[in-house]
Amino acid sequence: MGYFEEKKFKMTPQRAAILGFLDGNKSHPSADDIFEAISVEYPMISRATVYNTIEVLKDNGLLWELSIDDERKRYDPNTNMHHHLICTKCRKVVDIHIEFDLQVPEDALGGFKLTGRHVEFYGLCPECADIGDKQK
Amino acid sequence: MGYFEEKKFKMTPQRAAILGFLDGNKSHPSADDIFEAISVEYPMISRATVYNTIEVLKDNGLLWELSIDDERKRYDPNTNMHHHLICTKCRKVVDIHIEFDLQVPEDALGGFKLTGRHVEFYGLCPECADIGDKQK
DNA sequence: TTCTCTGCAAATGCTTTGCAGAGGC
DNA sequence: GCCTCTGCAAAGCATTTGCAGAGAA
Repeated sequence: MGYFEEKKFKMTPQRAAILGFLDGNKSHPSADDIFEAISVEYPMISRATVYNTIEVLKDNGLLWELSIDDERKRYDPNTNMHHHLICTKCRKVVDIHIEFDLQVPEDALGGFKLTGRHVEFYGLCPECADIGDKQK
Repeated sequence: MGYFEEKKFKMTPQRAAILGFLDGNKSHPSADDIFEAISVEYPMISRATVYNTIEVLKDNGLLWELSIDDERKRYDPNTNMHHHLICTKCRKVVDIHIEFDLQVPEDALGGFKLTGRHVEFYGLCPECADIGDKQK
């Protein structure tokens, strides 16, 4: 992400560490996952800084906030159009890069102006499905 | 909902009020919306009872918990397959009863066993779009 | 030097939990 | 009468905020 070089945001070691952790990350981490990961290198980092950086990235379209976990917000540094496959047991999230044809007739929109779309597939990941099988 | 007559759950005035409020409700209320609505008739009801009842309904498939609002969980008593149109400004949620063809090739599933799907459309409702226009 | 960013700690808001008494069945 | 449900109050988490000092530009 060469974003911070172009715009007027201060690059700090903490932010660099967060960007490094997020770059190419496909684990859809929560704020606390990010905090824990960065804490390994920067034990003094605070959650406020993590939330602060997330906010800046979100505002500039570099990070998506996902509402796919009931318990906490999850973040996705992949901001290209894609969808998600979610394990309902362990909450693992996998990207699905497929374009679906989702036409909605005008009269079903009730006057809404569409700006985006997102498909969530629910299921059991291989690991969780295995555990379920063994318990039978 | 004739559910409680068939199963072994105690029907209480509070639960009856909650069921009555939810029956046919298309507003996708939060737990607190339900609490506020019931409070009009039953000022003494507690949030714990609302959450408790929501839990029972969820466990028995009579209520869907929606993760479509960053700030709070929302609930939907319509458990027939449908999708949602969400206003990103005021968080209004409208049902979309359209069946989409969402085929996912086996190799994109990574071994997941699919159990469900849900399409979220984001946009601006007529009211919020109007406000946006006027501010220009 | 300037002004944003950081870390700490407290506050906030939603949701959960413990518990004793109330009340369906 | 039994046992679940209710209301209250406190606890639990994720997230936000206030503020003084640190540090990037």
